Amino acid sequence: MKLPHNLTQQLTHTLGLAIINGQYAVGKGMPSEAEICEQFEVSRSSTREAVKMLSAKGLISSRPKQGIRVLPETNWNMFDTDVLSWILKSKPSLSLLKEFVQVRLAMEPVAAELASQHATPSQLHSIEAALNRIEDAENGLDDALDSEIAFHSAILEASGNRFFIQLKDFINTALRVGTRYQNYIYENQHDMVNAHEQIFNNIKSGNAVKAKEVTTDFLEKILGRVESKL
Amino acid sequence: MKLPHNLTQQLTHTLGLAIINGQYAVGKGMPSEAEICEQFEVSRSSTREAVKMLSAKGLISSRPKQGIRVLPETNWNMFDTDVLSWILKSKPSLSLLKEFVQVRLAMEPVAAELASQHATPSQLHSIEAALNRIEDAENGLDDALDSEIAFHSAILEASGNRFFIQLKDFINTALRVGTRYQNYIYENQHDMVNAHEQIFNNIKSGNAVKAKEVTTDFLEKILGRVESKL
DNA sequence: TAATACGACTTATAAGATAAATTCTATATG
DNA sequence: CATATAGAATTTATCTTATAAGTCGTATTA
Repeated sequence: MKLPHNLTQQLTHTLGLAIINGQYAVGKGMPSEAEICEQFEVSRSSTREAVKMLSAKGLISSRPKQGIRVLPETNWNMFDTDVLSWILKSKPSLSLLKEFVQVRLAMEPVAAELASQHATPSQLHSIEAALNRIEDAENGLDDALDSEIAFHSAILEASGNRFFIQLKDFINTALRVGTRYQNYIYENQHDMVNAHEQIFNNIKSGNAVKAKEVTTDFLEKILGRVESKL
Repeated sequence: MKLPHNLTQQLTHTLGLAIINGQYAVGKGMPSEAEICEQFEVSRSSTREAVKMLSAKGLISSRPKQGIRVLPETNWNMFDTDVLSWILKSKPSLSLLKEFVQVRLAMEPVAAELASQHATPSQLHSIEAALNRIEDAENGLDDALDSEIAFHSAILEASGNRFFIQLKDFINTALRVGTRYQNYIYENQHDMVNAHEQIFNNIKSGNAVKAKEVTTDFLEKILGRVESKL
């Protein structure tokens, strides 16, 4: 297989995706440095740099004589942007979707709670703008998925906690995985829009308890629908 | 500065720690490849591999002519094991501790809920073993910090959700940051032990609602004590 | 003034050589 | 025969040098 420019990046993505796809056995099964060079027709420099990037993400280890081996899944940086994008490309399953929603159910209600306490006017405005886009999407004026991602990301941003903010990519991926099964997620579009309006209104009015509660209700409904399909 | 063996790894850690310490200005301020080679007396290969590892973790970007620049904090992989360890070494502040506890308050109650539903007998046993160590620690027979880390990690493991499992390093770091202020965390040791016993008992008996509730109570108490010191 | 071409600088890729670490094997020794 | 030790083979780690490609600034030119 021949790769164009940005060799290191391309090779990293190709190998990362292949690993997450399960194309190499855990504990062994990766080709050696030299074999990767041959197979993809790249220099050792590029190969080694790609290998370093993948080990930085916890996917592989590389030692003299042992070679390059795939690490067990518990070592993978599941919150890494690239790892998430490879998961999205390779493994969209309902049970994975359930795991995503479980994390959302843990994080997002607390994020909404924090946002209702700490959001700046500008951050509130971002949430509201995204809400308006969601409402427009109901009428087909805007993209439904993008606007929903913008809405939930804006809440995370307004939490003021850098760990929550870091989860924007995670939520992005979770929602995109969800679209693979979109017909299962929302009972009807109007309820969904309504839930988002409630979340925003409680954040805006600074009602932390209620903001957390309506976010929990919203996500529990989604989780219920995912579980009912398993 | 001269570095011994494992040059790439050492250089990665040295630079990663320096970046998180704020020794290089965001947006610029990193020395060029050639300067790093000189300063640390390593070859370009090792330098480039270290740079690749750091960009894989979202700390820096590297482009021709632009050089190596520190990325804004929102790009950092805050859930990466190495990044967390550098944070632990460099920035233990009360406001950071608060952010850690806020994440724990989001994740751990849900993890306990899931554990009470899905834990295998073997996983239950691990949680119980850690609890026993915590009880022993009260009498000075075991290390208090290690046993508490083991307890909370075992619950995450028992959640059966790979994202929660991935957070073990995070909890580990959160608890270690907490020890920098340990006197502020627990009102008294006995209450703490008691809370852990309640958490375990509810997980063991499969009482998901109560397991979530007592975990929330426990962490809210900790959060309250941290906030009272800010 | 604006568009283009050129030069300088920095990272990206390549290729070849040596060092270090680890595994396996064979040999020697009890 | 069992075991420990030495060494050979293999693979990654590091170093060096050379060339390519990309980016920015500048100067030249219309």
